[in-house]
Amino acid sequence: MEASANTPTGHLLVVDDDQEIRALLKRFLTRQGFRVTTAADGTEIEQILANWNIDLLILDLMLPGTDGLAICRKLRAKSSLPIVMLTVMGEENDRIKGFDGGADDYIAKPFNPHELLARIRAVLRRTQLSPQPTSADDGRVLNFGNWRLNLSLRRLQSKNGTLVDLSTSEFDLLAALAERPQQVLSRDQLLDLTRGQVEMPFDRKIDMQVSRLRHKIEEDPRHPELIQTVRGGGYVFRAKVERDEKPAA
Amino acid sequence: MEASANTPTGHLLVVDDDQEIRALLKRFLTRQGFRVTTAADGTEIEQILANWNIDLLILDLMLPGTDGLAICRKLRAKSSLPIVMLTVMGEENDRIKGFDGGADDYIAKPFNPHELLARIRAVLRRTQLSPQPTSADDGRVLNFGNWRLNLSLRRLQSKNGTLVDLSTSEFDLLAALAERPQQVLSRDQLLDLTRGQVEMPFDRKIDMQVSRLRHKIEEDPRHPELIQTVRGGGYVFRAKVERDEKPAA
DNA sequence: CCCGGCCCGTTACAATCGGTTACAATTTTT
DNA sequence: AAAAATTGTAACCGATTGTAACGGGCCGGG
Repeated sequence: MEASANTPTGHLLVVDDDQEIRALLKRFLTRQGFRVTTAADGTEIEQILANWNIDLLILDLMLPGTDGLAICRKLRAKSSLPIVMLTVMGEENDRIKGFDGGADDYIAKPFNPHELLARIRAVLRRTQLSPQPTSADDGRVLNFGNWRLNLSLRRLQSKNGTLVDLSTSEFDLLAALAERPQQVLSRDQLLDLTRGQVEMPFDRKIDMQVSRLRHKIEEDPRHPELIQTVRGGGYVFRAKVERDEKPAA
Repeated sequence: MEASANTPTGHLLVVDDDQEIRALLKRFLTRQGFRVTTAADGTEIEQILANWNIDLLILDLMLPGTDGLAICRKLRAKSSLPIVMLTVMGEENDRIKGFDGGADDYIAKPFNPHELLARIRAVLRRTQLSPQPTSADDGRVLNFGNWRLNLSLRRLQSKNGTLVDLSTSEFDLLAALAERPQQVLSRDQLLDLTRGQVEMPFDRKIDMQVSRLRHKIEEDPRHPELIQTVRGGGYVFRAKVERDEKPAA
């Protein structure tokens, strides 16, 4: 969803095996107004990307296990997530390799945090402005229960054909959930996915929205089958979801 | 679009790596009634040009990364965007190089802001008066839904042949949207794209125009499929757009 | 087994936003 | 200059979203 386009600052993912660098960057970038998630190696990246609405990835070239370059290539194969690579000082080769992997920018360690900041901002500006040529998820349709959710036309219709009127944020919420079936999503994650906000204490926006959405799509809103509550955890979309490529609507 | 020809003042893009100069120019030129966007280096220029209706580019000759001269040449290769180059005092060579790159004028740093202003005005006057030789995007046709939008003849016809009467600003709005499908455009951006104005608080011009346009092109204006609203964000053109080179109309 | 607290659903209401109507101002056409 | 078309403004209204508050269920501790 393009909701995060409105986000004043972004959500960054920092992947580096050095605990100290992770801590440093997290502190620094957080103070600059970014939201920062960190990971020590490549294993959790996909998981994190699936669950959070990451705007930019800061990736160390040298990583234990799968190395940064390979990760970069793999990600690039299927998404256009902006990537800034951290390389080691002076090795000219790395620069070239970094770009070969498809990174948007690179910076050599040790680096000046402010320079990193400038590069992050530049990359974000560049990528967020650029027109998205009919995105990959275009034309996708999600089928579940007896519903059919058209992600490109942004409409929901029951399988017997009747259209249901969803508001902007109801649609975004449903899409966020239905794209991640069987996965528990916290309120915080949902807020981030649907509009790039971070949850405030006692924030009940999502509860409210879930309630409203349930009344529109659940047969018996008292005993929801699609969107279920996980006490203390959040919500899960519990339905088999099948993806179409060719919208019928 | 000839919309910007009516614009009393213009929208300038200042590209200079010196933060102080950017700030100075922005303040000064804004006070003179221009709209000013700035960038620190060449990387973002294309994106900015794609998304805003820039009337004139003020470009520093010396830039980190791709240098100003190269940028100037590249831009000139595909558009006739007026360019004023900032060069360094006294280097006679730079003057020549600046003109070689195709700049419309140059001015040496340090400069008197009022002199810069005079040159900007002169260049704008000169270029806006000169007839635009059928620009490259001339003859383009956008196809979407069952419409065919001829950008050079400025007309809209349904695929079964009937012409629809669009007013000037309706056409501009539709063109602005349809040239950027799947991209959320704020009211501010739309206002700038269609006539180089900046949104005032509580400005509902665009809403009004969207409403009018919808009634002419949407099957059911209550449930628009082409121009959709993004609450708190603006509008998106949500339709697959295919470009023709040969107009049939 | 009862009590109090946390968590969540929901109702009620307030605030915001966007669509539209009606009309005024402006521009273009005739 | 008058008429027609276009565009801008204001106002109203409905839809959407946010906030507060009430109440019910679940859970651990007496």
